[in-house]
Amino acid sequence: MRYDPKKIEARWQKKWLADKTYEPDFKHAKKPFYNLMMFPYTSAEGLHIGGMRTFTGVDIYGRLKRMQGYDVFEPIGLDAFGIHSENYGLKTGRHPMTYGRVLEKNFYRQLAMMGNGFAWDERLETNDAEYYRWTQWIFVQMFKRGLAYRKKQAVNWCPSCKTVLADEQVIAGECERCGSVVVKKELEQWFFRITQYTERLLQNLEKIDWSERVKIAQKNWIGKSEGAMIKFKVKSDVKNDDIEVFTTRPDTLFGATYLVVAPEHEFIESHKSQITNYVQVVAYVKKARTKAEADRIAAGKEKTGVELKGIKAINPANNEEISIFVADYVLGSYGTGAIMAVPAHDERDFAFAKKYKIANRQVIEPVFIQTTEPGIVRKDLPFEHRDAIIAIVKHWSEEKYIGLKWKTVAWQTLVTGGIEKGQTAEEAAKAEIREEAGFLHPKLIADLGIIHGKWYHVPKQVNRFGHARALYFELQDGAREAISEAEQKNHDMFWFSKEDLEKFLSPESHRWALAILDRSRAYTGDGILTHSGSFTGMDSEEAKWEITKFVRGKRVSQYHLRDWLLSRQRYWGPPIPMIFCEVCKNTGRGERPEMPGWYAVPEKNLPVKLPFVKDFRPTGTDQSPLASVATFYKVRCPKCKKMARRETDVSDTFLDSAWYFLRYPSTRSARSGQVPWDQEITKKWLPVSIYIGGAEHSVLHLMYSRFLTMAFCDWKLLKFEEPFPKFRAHGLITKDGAKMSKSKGNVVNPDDYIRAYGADAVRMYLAFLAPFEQGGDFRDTGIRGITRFLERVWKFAHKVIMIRQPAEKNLKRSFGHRPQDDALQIILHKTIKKVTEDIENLQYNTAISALMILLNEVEASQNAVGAEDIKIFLKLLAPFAPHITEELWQKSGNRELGAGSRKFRSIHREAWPKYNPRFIQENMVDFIFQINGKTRVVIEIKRGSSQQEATRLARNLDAVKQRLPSEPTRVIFIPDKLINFVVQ
RNA sequence: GCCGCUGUGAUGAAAUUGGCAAACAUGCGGGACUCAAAAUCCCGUGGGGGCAACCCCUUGUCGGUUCAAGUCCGACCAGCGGCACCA
Repeated sequence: MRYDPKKIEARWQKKWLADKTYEPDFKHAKKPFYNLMMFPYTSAEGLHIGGMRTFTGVDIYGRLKRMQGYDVFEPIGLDAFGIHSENYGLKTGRHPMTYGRVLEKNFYRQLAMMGNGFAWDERLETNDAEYYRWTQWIFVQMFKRGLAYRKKQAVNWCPSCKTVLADEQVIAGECERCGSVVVKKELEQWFFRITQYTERLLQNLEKIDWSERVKIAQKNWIGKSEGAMIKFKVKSDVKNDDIEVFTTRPDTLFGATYLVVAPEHEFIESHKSQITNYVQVVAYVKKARTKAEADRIAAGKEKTGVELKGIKAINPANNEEISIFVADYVLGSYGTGAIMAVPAHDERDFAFAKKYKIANRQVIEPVFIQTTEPGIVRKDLPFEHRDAIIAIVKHWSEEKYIGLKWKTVAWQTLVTGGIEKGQTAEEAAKAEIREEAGFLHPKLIADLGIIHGKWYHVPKQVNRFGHARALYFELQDGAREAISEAEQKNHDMFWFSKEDLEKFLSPESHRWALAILDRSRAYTGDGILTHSGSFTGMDSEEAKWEITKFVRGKRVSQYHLRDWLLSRQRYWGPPIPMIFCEVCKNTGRGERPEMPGWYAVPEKNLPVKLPFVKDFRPTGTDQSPLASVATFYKVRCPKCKKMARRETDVSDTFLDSAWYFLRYPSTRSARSGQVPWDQEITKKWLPVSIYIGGAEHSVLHLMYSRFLTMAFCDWKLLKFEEPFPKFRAHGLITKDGAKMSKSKGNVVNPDDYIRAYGADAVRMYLAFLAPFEQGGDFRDTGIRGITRFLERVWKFAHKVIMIRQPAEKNLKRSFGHRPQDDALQIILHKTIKKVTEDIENLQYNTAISALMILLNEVEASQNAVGAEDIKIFLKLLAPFAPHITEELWQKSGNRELGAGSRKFRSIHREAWPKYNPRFIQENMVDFIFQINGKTRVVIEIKRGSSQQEATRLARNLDAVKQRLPSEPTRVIFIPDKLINFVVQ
């Protein structure tokens, strides 16, 4: 009897389907478990090996749950709409509407071959009119509730896909799909108001159990920053009004020496008559607006801009008149599209101000807190304030500077010390230079201002809050006196070039002193205010809100997240179900007051079917191919019944997949309902129990799904606001270390491997190769180990079932009937425990290794193994290798039940084995004897042995005895684990 | 630049959360079976030393805490991922 996977796999797949083994009873299920994987999209390449790994990973988990008594629902379907399938059609000249069926069939065939426990009866496709009528219905609801709107703005345009894209679909300036450089286009488009949910999308992240990296990605994408809105008065000869800016640093307001508006800012247009150099400004704006996003970034740090002449703004903190610029380093889409510029405390403003020679005023004195040893601030000690100096001292004839290496503590500093009573900073510095370096003739060249520092002064054992004046000296000559012995014990003195000195210095405050000598950087950290009127001396954190109050600003949060741009100028998607009526627009009528002329297609007229269009190529204009199909777009206005025009854009494919999980359980029962899902079933089955998918969808699919679910919850259509309380991101499968892609020609096709080794072997290899959440490299050789394992299982199980079982009828030596200390019993129960826990933690690789260990063990002690043992083994293996275990199970089961039993009962519906904690405790434990923490001997001793017993044993062990004096300094005893003798 | 993750044999990876580093597999070497090969089975396999029982070293690098560190703390190096002219 050879193990022939091809034969048995096909047989059981057919049987399961006929038996409806994996179809839950939606109405009556007692323990519903919604086991979901991310929706695959139909692709010409078919199923990817990485996709197979995800699906089997989910399936393994679901099979455990099913055997644990849950009613597991593991749906499957296809996201068949979208640019991916459409582009394939364009390339091959095959129409997606017809050829899509072929791809679909192939995809389902591949999925079926994996042997997953899919509920095939509930499958759905997004391009099915019965599905997308509800996608359109969602759009209509969004519109009716003011969450869908049209707006003209500069949007991302992919020249290769010939459509606009959402921000989320632009990765570092490139199209997420095809990698082309995205350009900006000024277009009127449909948006969903996801920004209305920003704060909830952010807050809820705390409540959901997701892979940490995905949560962080969402958090970054939402991009919250806290700050203030501040109004600046604008003055000109013509009229006075104001301009509002957003800043996270209102504490630097006194240092704001100019304002900048983005090229897109309406301020420019509305102040046309006041700007005396308007022609020049408009030329700049025009150039900036046509620049591709990528060019704008590539242009890098070189800042450009034009001053708006003829108008000035007033800094509300000090009533100073300041200039206004337009510059493309300010984005129109963030904050108010205008900023206050503080050259002294912002890198970008610093660079711009330097180029255009705008005043730079320091208003924050830096405070550096020591974060590295030696010198980390002790939390339990108070601060001792101290006025001090930091002196940069230059050589009298060379480009060299003094650095001090401390001998008592690992500090490397400039010349530094305290200011004594009655001393000026200059006097104090000169005294230190003489004491620490011996030089007699330093000349003060520059006062670099105050630098504060908090640190723990190790030699003096106090927390210091130092206020140091940084001074720059040049030595007039080399005249020098001897350094006292006391000082010589404190430091060594060295000369350094400026670069070497910067590397040499350890406290950040000293490095900063060197940086301001060149005036090459802006200080962007927190500190203490200076040159800030009555706020001088205040901490910047406190000053932020005090100054905001002072100038009547508002404390607000800003977010990076933008509204979801939803329209696509393409063919292969659900038409956006809207109608525009010119007549109504002109009379000011419309369904929403803010959008005259626009009407949603009445719900009874949904779906708006996508017509068959022979030439479905994108036009490359801002119009979809549907715009040239008169029979499609010509429609009567739902209100006035005059001729109107249908919207001809289709919706983003991410809308199709943002709600599919709500539909699955209801595919068969909600066909003609008022909402896309059956309320009763939804209440029972949702939210999703566990969701598994790729981290690459962190800010696309997952964000959109959360958004829609929240909206539905607010509309009382759902009772939960998070669709996926538990989500795990799987790892990526590479081939030869590289991401698989068609262009690289390294795509692994699962078909070939399943054909060669069987689905069970491929499944197990994919699970064994690395922890599920980690991913790894696909190697052909790796499958061999799994194949060997399955063949051994096959042979061994046959041996037990066919030969031994009949003979052991009365032998009560199997599971549960063994003596307490039976070695096989112990390992059996341990394996049950480990496999159960590992599957629950998605650690399939170690679960499989535990099964391998069990098989090794069991083969080595064949005599003791009974049919009951083998059946437990098969159950534990069943989630990973569903076919071979079913085959062997049925073989063993038929004998047990007798020839009379005809009823099919799948192993996958049998109860998962339970372990007995009592049997896991061995009587003997491996006990470690250590000397000074080094293991010397390991021997088996009785569980529960005392320290005295262990010590007595130790004294009889040669390896220990030799090294052990009569009285060890110390003994550490950990029961049932180790004893460690500490010897001097 | 900011935020996060990961560094363990030739390779994929384990390590009951601070307690025998390298489980399980792959690969490689040797042997058995065979006319031969494949398959299968057995033995060996981190590095160094010793005739040997054994000993010393080893988890990216350096330092620290501890009786004991792959695991905790600090610095650095390398790789991966997210964000990034976001005020």
